[in-house]
Amino acid sequence: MFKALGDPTRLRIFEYLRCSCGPLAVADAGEIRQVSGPTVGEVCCCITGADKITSTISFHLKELRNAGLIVMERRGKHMVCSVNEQAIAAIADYFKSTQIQDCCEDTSNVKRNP
Amino acid sequence: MFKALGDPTRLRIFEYLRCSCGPLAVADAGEIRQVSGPTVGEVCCCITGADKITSTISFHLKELRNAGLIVMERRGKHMVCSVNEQAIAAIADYFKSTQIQDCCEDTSNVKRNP
DNA sequence: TTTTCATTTCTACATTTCTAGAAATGTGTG
DNA sequence: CACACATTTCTAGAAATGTAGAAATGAAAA
Repeated sequence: MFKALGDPTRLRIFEYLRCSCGPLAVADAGEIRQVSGPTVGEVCCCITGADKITSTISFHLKELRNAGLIVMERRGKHMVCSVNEQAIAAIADYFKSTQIQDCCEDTSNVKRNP
Repeated sequence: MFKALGDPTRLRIFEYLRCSCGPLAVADAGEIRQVSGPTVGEVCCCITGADKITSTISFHLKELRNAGLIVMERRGKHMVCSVNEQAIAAIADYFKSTQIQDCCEDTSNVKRNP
């Protein structure tokens, strides 16, 4: 996820999607997701200014999707994009606690200074 | 910051520093920071297993420092490392709010579908 | 069914990033 | 001062990543 957000273009896409939120739907399984939102073309327009979709934006959207940060859904000819709120909550959680427990395999072999 | 955490080696260093917290001190300005913590050598030992400092770890520590995620302080011959709690708080904040406001320069030129 | 529109995949190239060894810097000790 | 120790900087090569255009796919409209 951090790697995905590490690219400036992807961060812009992510922030654009975060602030252009559409209506929500609750699935049977209970998870919430957006029903409508910007299409790939609209994302591309907002980010690059061009009115044709570039392969670069498509590539970055795929990376964000692979990282689990966004979800996409076909809607006729278009693909509708939205952020994955669960992923955002997970990252927020990761940074919330002041101290992480048990994140090092074994520190017994680490030599400590006096 | 995301780019810095996007590298697996750097993420490991970051997590190691996060879980190996030392005593804290409060500066005049009010900010809190660690007084002691692992040295570069100890970080290197924990991450690579080797007991000699590698230039690679030094490189990654510099990246984390440039990103503002960690701070380092000279302590005699050693450099003592610790996480920058302020930076962590800032990231936590970034993900906390469900929706970001005003993160797009101008969306008036974005063509919306019917 | 042919065409058109929206988007993705493929390919090649340019750029960035990571890694490792050698040399340089800084700091305490004999 | 010379030496040992801790760490950083420099350098070059290897690996990964980002970009752009062309071709391919998928879905609706004519």
